[in-house]
Amino acid sequence: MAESKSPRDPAKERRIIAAAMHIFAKQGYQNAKTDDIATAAKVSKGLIFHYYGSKAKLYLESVKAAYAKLNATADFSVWQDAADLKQMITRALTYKIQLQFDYPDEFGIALAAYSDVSSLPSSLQKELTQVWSSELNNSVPDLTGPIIKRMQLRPGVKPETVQKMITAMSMLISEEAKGLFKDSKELKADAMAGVVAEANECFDMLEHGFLAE
Amino acid sequence: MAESKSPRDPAKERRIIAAAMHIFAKQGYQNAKTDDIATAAKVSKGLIFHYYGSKAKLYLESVKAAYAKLNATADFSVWQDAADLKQMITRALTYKIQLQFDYPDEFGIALAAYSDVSSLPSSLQKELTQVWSSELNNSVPDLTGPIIKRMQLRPGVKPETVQKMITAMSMLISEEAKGLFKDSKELKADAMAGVVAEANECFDMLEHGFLAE
Amino acid sequence: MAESKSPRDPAKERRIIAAAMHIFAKQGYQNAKTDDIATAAKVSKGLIFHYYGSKAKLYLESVKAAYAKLNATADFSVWQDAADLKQMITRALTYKIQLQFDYPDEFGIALAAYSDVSSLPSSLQKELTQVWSSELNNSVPDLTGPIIKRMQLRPGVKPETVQKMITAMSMLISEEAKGLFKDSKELKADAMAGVVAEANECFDMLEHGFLAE
Amino acid sequence: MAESKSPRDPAKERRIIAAAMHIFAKQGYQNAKTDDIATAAKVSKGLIFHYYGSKAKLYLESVKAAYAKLNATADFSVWQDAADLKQMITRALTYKIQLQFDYPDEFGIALAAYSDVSSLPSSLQKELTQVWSSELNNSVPDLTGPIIKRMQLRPGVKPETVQKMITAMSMLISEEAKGLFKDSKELKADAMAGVVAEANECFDMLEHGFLAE
DNA sequence: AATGAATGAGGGTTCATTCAT
DNA sequence: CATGAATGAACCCTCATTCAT
Repeated sequence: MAESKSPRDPAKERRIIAAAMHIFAKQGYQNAKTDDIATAAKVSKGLIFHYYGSKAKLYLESVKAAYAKLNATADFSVWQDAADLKQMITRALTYKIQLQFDYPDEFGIALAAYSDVSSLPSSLQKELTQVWSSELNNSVPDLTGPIIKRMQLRPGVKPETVQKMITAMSMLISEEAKGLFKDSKELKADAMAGVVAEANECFDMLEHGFLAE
Repeated sequence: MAESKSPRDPAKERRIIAAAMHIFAKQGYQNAKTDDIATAAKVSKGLIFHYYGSKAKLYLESVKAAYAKLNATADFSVWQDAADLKQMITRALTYKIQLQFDYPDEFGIALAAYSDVSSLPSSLQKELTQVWSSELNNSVPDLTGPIIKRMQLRPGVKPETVQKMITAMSMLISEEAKGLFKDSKELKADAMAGVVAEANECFDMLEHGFLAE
Repeated sequence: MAESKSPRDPAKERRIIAAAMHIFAKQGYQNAKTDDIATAAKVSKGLIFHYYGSKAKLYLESVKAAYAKLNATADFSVWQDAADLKQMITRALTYKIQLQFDYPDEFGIALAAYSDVSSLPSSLQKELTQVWSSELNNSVPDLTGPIIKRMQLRPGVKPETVQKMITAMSMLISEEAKGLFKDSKELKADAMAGVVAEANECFDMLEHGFLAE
Repeated sequence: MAESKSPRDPAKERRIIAAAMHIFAKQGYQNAKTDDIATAAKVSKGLIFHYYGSKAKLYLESVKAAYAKLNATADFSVWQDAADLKQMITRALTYKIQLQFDYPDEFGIALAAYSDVSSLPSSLQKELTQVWSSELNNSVPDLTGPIIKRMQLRPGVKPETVQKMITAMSMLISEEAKGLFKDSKELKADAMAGVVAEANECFDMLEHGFLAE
């Protein structure tokens, strides 16, 4: 998988990818200038092309690297052995938000890649799609499935529906949480607490419904 | 607010906006070429700049026009007087999906505008954000609020939380529905039925929870 | 054959091709800069790409134009009705040298195209070859053939051989003549006379051989 | 004249020049990449610049080396003592074609250098011209001159004219012969025989003329 | 001496924008 | 008002050359 054509300087590689992720995430593919990336990476423009061949390939590598970083960092065991669903989701959310705060560029480019597809050169679109499908299949374990199986579901409720709703809810909360650290340089505990409280509320509703009786 | 500098040909204006919406929606801001828009609108490239001043402003106008069109078309009364929440949501979803099918460009650019922000020239970003905030505040009436107020909520459940969950659920279903008419030229009744059934399932879960007891 | 995509300004077209022929002829394909051509043609660089799409296509058009100009200018009748071979060749040479003096760029790029093939982008090579084959077949009439047929050839001498030798001789003389007007701004009559005298000598040898007896 | 700055590895020098000749001959000056030459020579790119200073100078050295090789290899005595002109020319042609087959790169770059002049950096052009003039004056002995002197020329025929025509004829034949071994890996005897026969025909015509009587 | 990673000036090409008509 | 030919700044990419090791 590694193209060991030429011994690359790992430090520079890292700087390039970091700079690329940052700039691609902030400006989008087209607005990002290779010049800026090179400058930000403290590397000559030529080197980027030596290493990655083209802007498009650099983008692809950046996305891959972002996914790889997130996957490598994510320690699913943290919440995998949660006692119940509520606890698991609380932990997962906390963890994810922390991750999103610690690795804003990785999250940024991963998201951008997902929403930018249509504005990308068509050559990129194909390959990017492949990246996703392999990522989704290989790396994210099914966390909720096992737990849901252990639960007593109300008759007529399909486990898949439950799972889908939980996923949707998680996304919703995450999206809301994003606004919390747009500007702040540190993740405040009380802000987090609010998010978690909200998540619990939502989750509670999912479990017991919002109707009285 | 009205720039009545020069009498514009309304037919051409309409063609330009229609073409712009279509192309911006399909290709994204950067990939859309003014040449293509002019050709599609059967108008000279120069006229576009006479009317809108710049590509960025044309984009903004297109987004605004899309929102305006959707808002003008949406007949909220259709479901506003629904008997219960379930019925209302069913109607709303059906209606929305129909709308999304009838006005793909308007929906397309509205969505694109939302996800493309970062890839837009920074001058656009500010103005686009303003468009959204004014749209959201002014045009979409609070449909669920009144109905929710009439319902017996389980103690401890906040109406806002319910509303939020319903919104999230709607988005989730809509997103899934999108795939249905990617290729098809007509909206099939049975496909719609499937979506509605799913919506009901989700909604049922929201009402009564997924846990037995 | 004409790509009437857009109404082009013929004057600019002419200037561009003239500048291109001049610069391509003098500097070769790779050393020629589109910037220089644009400047020489008093035209923006963008226009060249509007008109010709790429440097490679501009080169191709320049070569074609050179051939077209030469063919259109060449009045083969001038020597076609010569009394004998000697007279015809004298006239032809005079004419060709005059042409080469009057249209140095056309000759230059036509020759350059022939010898530069290997240093051209391979995409160009194919198309250039096609230009030649169509040029050679269509435009240059067989001038010597008819005259040779009227002559009494020595037994054992094939007409093709005679023709080939005449062609070779013509090229030899032309090549020598080239040096005559490298620097001079006008074609001197006495220089021409020398060339013609030499041609006659060579031709006389071809007719009668150089051996005594 | 000798740049004995640093002791060079003769084997590497040889490989570099061989690779350079090959690649320059096949691709032309501009299309030849120093990277390719270094790779082909199994030498680092840096070494090429250590040894030759620049691509241009390497080209010059390659051309010089090609001429030197050809001159060193050519054994003029083989045909110098031919009985008559016809025999000499037959031998010379055979020999030349054999040489051209055995040293395709040397011939290739020598020819390329001649036709590429205009596409070379102007700094090269001057020096390259000097190489030629010195080559032509020093190395190729006057082979035909002595023999022509021994012959009985027809009154009014100048020896120089004869010599010029013979040279032209030789070039013509050589040019034709080139096509013979474009693809073949070995020089076929019968192909050679055809070329020689043709040469004899031409030569016969030069001696006795093509006119009857 | 020899390497090859790194550089960066330079060139072809694109496309929003202008302006003469 | 409307046109679309013309512009030229900006960008991606190439590759000869350098230099630290």
